[in-house]
Amino acid sequence: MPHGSDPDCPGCVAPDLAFAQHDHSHCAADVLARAEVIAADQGARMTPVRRRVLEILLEEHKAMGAYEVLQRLAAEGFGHQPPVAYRALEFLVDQGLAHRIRRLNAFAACMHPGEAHAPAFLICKGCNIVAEAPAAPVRAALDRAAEALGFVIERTNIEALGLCPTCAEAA
Amino acid sequence: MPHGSDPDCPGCVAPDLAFAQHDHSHCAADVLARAEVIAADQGARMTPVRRRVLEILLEEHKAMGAYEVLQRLAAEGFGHQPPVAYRALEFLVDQGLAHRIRRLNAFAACMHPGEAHAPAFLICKGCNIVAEAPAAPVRAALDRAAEALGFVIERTNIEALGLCPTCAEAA
DNA sequence: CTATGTATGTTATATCATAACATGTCAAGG
DNA sequence: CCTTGACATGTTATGATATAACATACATAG
Repeated sequence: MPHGSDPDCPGCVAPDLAFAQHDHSHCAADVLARAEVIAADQGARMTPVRRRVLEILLEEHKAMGAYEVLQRLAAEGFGHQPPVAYRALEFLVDQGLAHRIRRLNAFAACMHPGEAHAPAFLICKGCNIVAEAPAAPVRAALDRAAEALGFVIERTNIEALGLCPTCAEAA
Repeated sequence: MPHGSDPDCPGCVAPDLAFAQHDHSHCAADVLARAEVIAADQGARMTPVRRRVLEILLEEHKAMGAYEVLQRLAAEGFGHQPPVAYRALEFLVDQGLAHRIRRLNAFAACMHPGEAHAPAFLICKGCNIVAEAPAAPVRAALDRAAEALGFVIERTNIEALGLCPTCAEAA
Protein backbone atom coordinates (compact mmCIF):
# COMPACT_ATOMS: atom_id res chain seq x y z
CA MET A 1 0.00 0.00 0.00
CA PRO A 2 1.39 3.37 -0.97
CA HIS A 3 0.42 5.16 2.21
CA GLY A 4 -0.58 4.26 5.71
CA SER A 5 -4.06 2.97 6.27
CA ASP A 6 -5.59 5.69 8.38
CA PRO A 7 -9.11 6.03 6.95
CA ASP A 8 -9.36 9.54 8.32
CA CYS A 9 -6.40 10.80 6.35
CA PRO A 10 -7.36 11.79 2.81
CA GLY A 11 -3.70 11.73 1.94
CA CYS A 12 -3.71 8.02 2.74
CA VAL A 13 -7.11 7.10 1.43
CA ALA A 14 -6.60 8.91 -1.86
CA PRO A 15 -2.94 9.73 -1.99
CA ASP A 16 -3.13 11.12 -5.47
CA LEU A 17 -5.62 13.79 -4.62
CA ALA A 18 -2.58 15.89 -4.13
CA PHE A 19 -4.37 19.19 -3.94
CA ALA A 20 -6.81 18.05 -1.27
CA GLN A 21 -6.44 19.30 2.26
CA HIS A 22 -5.54 16.63 4.72
CA ASP A 23 -3.65 15.91 7.89
CA HIS A 24 -0.25 15.73 6.35
CA SER A 25 1.61 14.91 9.54
CA HIS A 26 0.35 11.38 9.32
CA CYS A 27 1.56 10.93 5.74
CA ALA A 28 4.85 12.51 6.69
CA ALA A 29 5.47 10.08 9.51
CA ASP A 30 4.61 7.21 7.24
CA VAL A 31 6.85 8.38 4.42
CA LEU A 32 9.71 9.01 6.80
CA ALA A 33 9.47 5.55 8.28
CA ARG A 34 9.51 3.98 4.85
CA ALA A 35 12.40 6.17 3.79
CA GLU A 36 14.49 4.81 6.65
CA VAL A 37 13.84 1.26 5.49
CA ILE A 38 14.62 2.08 1.89
CA ALA A 39 17.88 3.76 2.76
CA ALA A 40 18.92 0.83 4.94
CA ASP A 41 18.06 -1.61 2.19
CA GLN A 42 20.26 0.23 -0.22
CA GLY A 43 23.14 0.40 2.20
CA ALA A 44 22.84 4.16 2.30
CA ARG A 45 23.54 5.98 5.53
CA MET A 46 20.64 7.99 6.80
CA THR A 47 22.63 10.41 8.89
CA PRO A 48 21.22 13.16 11.14
CA VAL A 49 21.49 15.97 8.56
CA ARG A 50 19.98 13.86 5.85
CA ARG A 51 17.16 12.66 8.02
CA ARG A 52 16.50 16.15 9.23
CA VAL A 53 16.38 17.53 5.70
CA LEU A 54 13.83 14.94 4.72
CA GLU A 55 11.82 15.74 7.85
CA ILE A 56 11.92 19.42 7.01
CA LEU A 57 10.70 18.78 3.47
CA LEU A 58 7.93 16.60 4.83
CA GLU A 59 6.93 19.07 7.54
CA GLU A 60 6.76 21.98 5.16
CA HIS A 61 4.98 19.86 2.59
CA LYS A 62 6.05 22.10 -0.23
CA ALA A 63 8.91 22.65 -2.62
CA MET A 64 11.77 24.37 -0.85
CA GLY A 65 14.87 26.08 -2.13
CA ALA A 66 18.21 24.79 -0.91
CA TYR A 67 18.88 28.00 0.97
CA GLU A 68 15.53 27.80 2.67
CA VAL A 69 16.39 24.32 3.90
CA LEU A 70 19.82 25.54 4.87
CA GLN A 71 18.37 28.24 7.08
CA ARG A 72 16.41 25.66 9.00
CA LEU A 73 19.46 23.44 9.35
CA ALA A 74 21.65 26.28 10.53
CA ALA A 75 19.06 27.28 13.12
CA GLU A 76 19.21 23.75 14.46
CA GLY A 77 22.95 23.57 14.88
CA PHE A 78 23.97 22.02 11.59
CA GLY A 79 26.37 23.65 9.18
CA HIS A 80 25.69 27.11 7.82
CA GLN A 81 27.11 26.78 4.33
CA PRO A 82 25.31 25.91 1.09
CA PRO A 83 27.06 22.59 0.48
CA VAL A 84 25.55 21.24 3.67
CA ALA A 85 22.07 21.60 2.23
CA TYR A 86 22.95 20.73 -1.34
CA ARG A 87 24.71 17.53 -0.35
CA ALA A 88 21.90 16.27 1.81
CA LEU A 89 19.37 17.14 -0.88
CA GLU A 90 21.43 15.44 -3.56
CA PHE A 91 21.63 12.34 -1.41
CA LEU A 92 17.87 12.26 -0.96
CA VAL A 93 17.26 12.76 -4.66
CA ASP A 94 19.71 9.99 -5.53
CA GLN A 95 17.94 7.65 -3.12
CA GLY A 96 14.58 8.55 -4.61
CA LEU A 97 13.45 10.07 -1.31
CA ALA A 98 13.11 13.57 -2.71
CA HIS A 99 12.67 15.22 -6.06
CA ARG A 100 14.22 18.23 -7.64
CA ILE A 101 11.79 20.58 -9.31
CA ARG A 102 13.89 22.42 -11.81
CA ARG A 103 11.33 24.93 -12.80
CA LEU A 104 11.37 26.23 -9.23
CA ASN A 105 15.00 25.56 -8.37
CA ALA A 106 13.55 23.68 -5.48
CA PHE A 107 13.23 20.31 -3.82
CA ALA A 108 10.30 18.35 -2.43
CA ALA A 109 10.00 15.16 -0.44
CA CYS A 110 8.89 12.19 -2.48
CA MET A 111 5.48 11.11 -1.30
CA HIS A 112 5.84 7.65 -2.80
CA PRO A 113 9.33 6.47 -1.89
CA GLY A 114 10.23 2.98 -2.87
CA GLU A 115 7.39 2.57 -5.29
CA ALA A 116 8.64 2.46 -8.81
CA HIS A 117 7.18 5.65 -10.05
CA ALA A 118 7.80 8.25 -12.68
CA PRO A 119 6.56 11.42 -11.09
CA ALA A 120 5.23 14.40 -12.93
CA PHE A 121 5.00 17.67 -11.07
CA LEU A 122 2.05 19.95 -11.39
CA ILE A 123 2.99 23.43 -10.30
CA CYS A 124 0.18 25.85 -9.59
CA LYS A 125 1.15 29.35 -10.57
CA GLY A 126 -1.66 30.67 -8.41
CA CYS A 127 -0.80 29.23 -5.03
CA ASN A 128 2.61 27.69 -5.81
CA ILE A 129 1.54 24.31 -4.54
CA VAL A 130 3.34 21.45 -6.21
CA ALA A 131 1.62 18.13 -6.66
CA GLU A 132 3.39 14.92 -7.44
CA ALA A 133 1.13 13.26 -9.96
CA PRO A 134 1.30 9.61 -10.90
CA ALA A 135 2.68 9.58 -14.37
CA ALA A 136 3.50 6.05 -15.37
CA PRO A 137 1.68 6.49 -18.71
CA VAL A 138 3.56 9.73 -19.31
CA ARG A 139 6.83 8.05 -18.66
CA ALA A 140 5.88 5.14 -20.90
CA ALA A 141 5.07 7.52 -23.74
CA LEU A 142 8.35 9.31 -23.19
CA ASP A 143 10.24 6.03 -23.26
CA ARG A 144 8.64 5.20 -26.59
CA ALA A 145 9.54 8.60 -28.04
CA ALA A 146 13.12 8.17 -26.89
CA GLU A 147 13.34 4.65 -28.17
CA ALA A 148 12.28 5.83 -31.61
CA LEU A 149 15.44 7.93 -31.67
CA GLY A 150 17.61 5.22 -30.15
CA PHE A 151 17.97 7.24 -26.98
CA VAL A 152 18.32 5.53 -23.61
CA ILE A 153 16.67 7.41 -20.76
CA GLU A 154 18.23 7.46 -17.34
CA ARG A 155 16.40 10.22 -15.53
CA THR A 156 13.49 12.47 -16.35
CA ASN A 157 12.06 15.78 -15.31
CA ILE A 158 8.43 16.10 -16.18
CA GLU A 159 6.93 19.34 -14.97
CA ALA A 160 3.82 21.30 -15.81
CA LEU A 161 2.89 24.83 -14.91
CA GLY A 162 -0.75 25.75 -14.65
CA LEU A 163 -3.64 26.15 -12.26
CA CYS A 164 -4.80 23.83 -9.52
CA PRO A 165 -8.54 23.22 -9.16
CA THR A 166 -8.96 25.86 -6.48
CA CYS A 167 -7.05 28.58 -8.29
CA ALA A 168 -8.64 27.72 -11.62
CA GLU A 169 -12.05 28.21 -10.07
CA ALA A 170 -11.02 31.51 -8.55
CA ALA A 171 -9.91 32.73 -11.98
CA MET B 1 5.67 20.27 -44.14
CA PRO B 2 7.77 20.64 -41.02
CA HIS B 3 11.00 21.44 -42.81
CA GLY B 4 12.11 22.58 -46.22
CA SER B 5 12.07 20.09 -49.03
CA ASP B 6 15.75 19.76 -49.82
CA PRO B 7 16.16 16.02 -50.40
CA ASP B 8 19.87 16.27 -49.64
CA CYS B 9 19.30 17.56 -46.14
CA PRO B 10 18.70 14.75 -43.65
CA GLY B 11 17.38 17.34 -41.26
CA CYS B 12 14.64 18.06 -43.77
CA VAL B 13 13.98 14.59 -45.03
CA ALA B 14 13.82 13.09 -41.55
CA PRO B 15 13.58 16.01 -39.21
CA ASP B 16 13.11 13.89 -36.17
CA LEU B 17 16.34 12.01 -36.56
CA ALA B 18 17.67 14.64 -34.28
CA PHE B 19 20.96 12.96 -33.56
CA ALA B 20 21.83 12.45 -37.22
CA GLN B 21 24.51 14.58 -38.81
CA HIS B 22 23.25 16.89 -41.50
CA ASP B 23 23.75 20.22 -43.15
CA HIS B 24 22.07 22.25 -40.50
CA SER B 25 22.51 25.60 -42.21
CA HIS B 26 19.68 24.74 -44.54
CA CYS B 27 17.31 23.87 -41.70
CA ALA B 28 18.37 27.01 -39.89
CA ALA B 29 17.52 29.26 -42.80
CA ASP B 30 14.18 27.56 -43.18
CA VAL B 31 13.30 27.81 -39.50
CA LEU B 32 14.36 31.43 -39.38
CA ALA B 33 12.18 32.33 -42.34
CA ARG B 34 9.21 30.66 -40.78
CA ALA B 35 9.91 32.30 -37.45
CA GLU B 36 9.65 35.71 -39.10
CA VAL B 37 6.24 34.84 -40.48
CA ILE B 38 5.03 33.48 -37.17
CA ALA B 39 6.14 36.53 -35.26
CA ALA B 40 4.48 38.82 -37.79
CA ASP B 41 1.27 36.80 -37.59
CA GLN B 42 1.19 37.19 -33.85
CA GLY B 43 1.86 40.88 -34.01
CA ALA B 44 5.15 40.39 -32.25
CA ARG B 45 8.09 42.56 -33.16
CA MET B 46 11.06 40.65 -34.46
CA THR B 47 13.68 43.24 -33.65
CA PRO B 48 17.40 43.03 -34.48
CA VAL B 49 18.50 41.65 -31.10
CA ARG B 50 15.74 39.10 -31.06
CA ARG B 51 16.38 38.00 -34.61
CA ARG B 52 20.07 37.80 -33.96
CA VAL B 53 19.59 35.69 -30.86
CA LEU B 54 17.47 33.26 -32.80
CA GLU B 55 20.09 33.18 -35.54
CA ILE B 56 22.80 32.48 -33.00
CA LEU B 57 20.83 29.63 -31.48
CA LEU B 58 20.24 28.22 -34.94
CA GLU B 59 23.85 28.61 -36.03
CA GLU B 60 25.23 26.95 -32.95
CA HIS B 61 22.59 24.26 -33.16
CA LYS B 62 22.90 23.47 -29.51
CA ALA B 63 21.58 24.52 -26.15
CA MET B 64 23.25 27.74 -25.07
CA GLY B 65 23.40 29.49 -21.74
CA ALA B 66 22.16 33.05 -21.58
CA TYR B 67 25.65 34.35 -20.86
CA GLU B 68 27.03 32.48 -23.83
CA VAL B 69 24.47 34.16 -26.06
CA LEU B 70 25.21 37.46 -24.40
CA GLN B 71 28.89 37.20 -25.25
CA ARG B 72 28.03 36.79 -28.90
CA LEU B 73 25.65 39.74 -28.78
CA ALA B 74 28.14 41.96 -27.03
CA ALA B 75 30.81 41.10 -29.59
CA GLU B 76 28.43 42.24 -32.30
CA GLY B 77 27.64 45.62 -30.83
CA PHE B 78 24.52 44.87 -28.86
CA GLY B 79 24.22 45.44 -25.13
CA HIS B 80 26.65 43.83 -22.74
CA GLN B 81 24.39 43.16 -19.78
CA PRO B 82 22.50 39.99 -18.85
CA PRO B 83 19.01 41.43 -19.29
CA VAL B 84 19.73 41.97 -22.97
CA ALA B 85 20.12 38.26 -23.50
CA TYR B 86 17.48 37.16 -21.04
CA ARG B 87 14.84 39.42 -22.52
CA ALA B 88 15.43 38.33 -26.08
CA LEU B 89 15.44 34.70 -25.01
CA GLU B 90 12.26 35.13 -23.03
CA PHE B 91 10.61 36.71 -26.03
CA LEU B 92 11.59 33.81 -28.25
CA VAL B 93 10.36 31.27 -25.73
CA ASP B 94 7.05 33.11 -25.36
CA GLN B 95 6.62 33.09 -29.13
CA GLY B 96 7.40 29.40 -29.31
CA LEU B 97 10.52 30.10 -31.33
CA ALA B 98 12.90 28.78 -28.73
CA HIS B 99 12.78 26.47 -25.76
CA ARG B 100 14.24 26.65 -22.33
CA ILE B 101 15.96 23.52 -21.14
CA ARG B 102 15.87 23.80 -17.40
CA ARG B 103 18.08 20.89 -16.65
CA LEU B 104 20.88 22.72 -18.45
CA ASN B 105 19.94 26.28 -17.60
CA ALA B 106 20.05 26.79 -21.32
CA PHE B 107 18.06 27.71 -24.39
CA ALA B 108 17.73 26.15 -27.82
CA ALA B 109 16.03 27.24 -31.02
CA CYS B 110 12.78 25.48 -31.71
CA MET B 111 13.18 23.32 -34.78
CA HIS B 112 9.44 23.12 -35.38
CA PRO B 113 8.11 26.61 -34.90
CA GLY B 114 4.48 27.14 -35.59
CA GLU B 115 3.59 23.52 -35.55
CA ALA B 116 1.52 22.71 -32.54
CA HIS B 117 3.96 20.55 -30.74
CA ALA B 118 4.77 19.46 -27.24
CA PRO B 119 8.48 18.99 -27.28
CA ALA B 120 10.39 16.63 -25.08
CA PHE B 121 14.12 17.14 -24.78
CA LEU B 122 16.52 14.27 -24.80
CA ILE B 123 19.80 15.34 -23.28
CA CYS B 124 22.80 13.12 -23.88
CA LYS B 125 25.08 13.11 -20.88
CA GLY B 126 27.85 11.77 -23.06
CA CYS B 127 28.09 14.41 -25.75
CA ASN B 128 25.68 17.02 -24.35
CA ILE B 129 23.66 17.09 -27.54
CA VAL B 130 20.04 17.99 -26.98
CA ALA B 131 17.39 16.58 -29.27
CA GLU B 132 13.90 17.95 -29.54
CA ALA B 133 11.77 14.85 -29.77
CA PRO B 134 8.18 14.81 -30.98
CA ALA B 135 6.16 14.15 -27.89
CA ALA B 136 2.51 14.65 -28.64
CA PRO B 137 1.65 11.32 -26.98
CA VAL B 138 3.69 12.28 -23.96
CA ARG B 139 1.89 15.54 -23.67
CA ALA B 140 -1.45 13.83 -24.12
CA ALA B 141 -0.67 11.43 -21.29
CA LEU B 142 0.40 14.33 -19.12
CA ASP B 143 -2.80 16.19 -19.88
CA ARG B 144 -4.79 13.17 -18.79
CA ALA B 145 -2.80 12.84 -15.55
CA ALA B 146 -3.39 16.52 -14.84
CA GLU B 147 -7.05 16.34 -15.68
CA ALA B 148 -7.50 13.53 -13.20
CA LEU B 149 -6.43 15.99 -10.50
CA GLY B 150 -8.43 18.85 -11.93
CA PHE B 151 -5.26 20.66 -12.88
CA VAL B 152 -5.13 22.86 -15.97
CA ILE B 153 -1.78 22.79 -17.76
CA GLU B 154 -0.42 25.91 -19.36
CA ARG B 155 3.19 25.06 -20.05
CA THR B 156 5.31 21.98 -19.71
CA ASN B 157 8.93 21.03 -19.37
CA ILE B 158 9.56 17.47 -20.37
CA GLU B 159 13.20 16.55 -20.25
CA ALA B 160 15.12 13.31 -20.15
CA LEU B 161 18.76 12.70 -19.39
CA GLY B 162 20.45 9.68 -20.88
CA LEU B 163 22.59 8.47 -23.73
CA CYS B 164 22.20 9.14 -27.43
CA PRO B 165 22.65 6.22 -29.84
CA THR B 166 26.29 7.06 -30.52
CA CYS B 167 27.30 7.48 -26.89
CA ALA B 168 25.29 4.45 -25.80
CA GLU B 169 27.20 2.34 -28.30
CA ALA B 170 30.51 3.73 -27.12
CA ALA B 171 29.63 2.74 -23.55
C1' DC C 1 3.88 65.91 -34.03
C1' DT C 2 3.21 64.10 -29.92
C1' DA C 3 1.57 60.87 -26.66
C1' DT C 4 1.82 56.13 -25.44
C1' DG C 5 3.42 51.78 -25.15
C1' DT C 6 7.22 48.94 -25.99
C1' DA C 7 12.22 47.90 -26.62
C1' DT C 8 16.93 48.52 -25.33
C1' DG C 9 20.47 49.57 -22.44
C1' DT C 10 22.57 50.44 -17.87
C1' DT C 11 23.81 49.71 -12.82
C1' DA C 12 23.29 47.00 -9.20
C1' DT C 13 22.04 43.07 -6.73
C1' DA C 14 19.68 38.79 -5.83
C1' DT C 15 19.64 33.96 -6.13
C1' DC C 16 21.35 29.42 -6.98
C1' DA C 17 25.26 26.14 -7.06
C1' DT C 18 29.84 24.00 -6.71
C1' DA C 19 35.08 23.61 -6.28
C1' DA C 20 38.58 22.71 -3.10
C1' DC C 21 40.20 21.59 1.09
C1' DA C 22 40.23 20.47 6.40
C1' DT C 23 38.28 17.89 9.94
C1' DG C 24 35.64 14.39 11.91
C1' DT C 25 33.33 9.76 12.14
C1' DC C 26 32.63 5.00 11.54
C1' DA C 27 33.31 0.27 10.49
C1' DA C 28 36.37 -3.59 8.84
C1' DG C 29 40.87 -5.78 8.85
C1' DG C 30 45.21 -6.30 11.07
C1' DC D 1 42.88 -2.33 20.40
C1' DC D 2 44.19 0.54 16.88
C1' DT D 3 44.92 1.70 12.34
C1' DT D 4 43.41 2.63 7.93
C1' DG D 5 40.39 3.72 4.29
C1' DA D 6 36.00 5.35 2.89
C1' DC D 7 32.69 8.43 3.57
C1' DA D 8 30.37 12.45 5.89
C1' DT D 9 30.45 17.08 7.51
C1' DG D 10 32.08 21.51 7.78
C1' DT D 11 34.55 25.59 6.04
C1' DT D 12 36.18 29.36 2.70
C1' DA D 13 35.77 31.06 -1.50
C1' DT D 14 34.01 31.63 -5.89
C1' DG D 15 31.31 30.71 -9.90
C1' DA D 16 27.05 30.74 -12.50
C1' DT D 17 22.46 32.08 -13.28
C1' DA D 18 18.82 35.50 -13.07
C1' DT D 19 16.16 39.73 -12.11
C1' DA D 20 14.90 44.48 -10.12
C1' DA D 21 14.85 49.15 -11.06
C1' DC D 22 15.58 52.89 -13.70
C1' DA D 23 17.02 55.86 -18.01
C1' DT D 24 16.85 56.41 -22.78
C1' DA D 25 15.30 55.59 -27.42
C1' DC D 26 12.12 54.23 -30.79
C1' DA D 27 7.93 52.95 -33.27
C1' DT D 28 3.25 53.70 -34.20
C1' DA D 29 -1.52 55.31 -33.61
C1' DG D 30 -4.12 59.26 -32.92
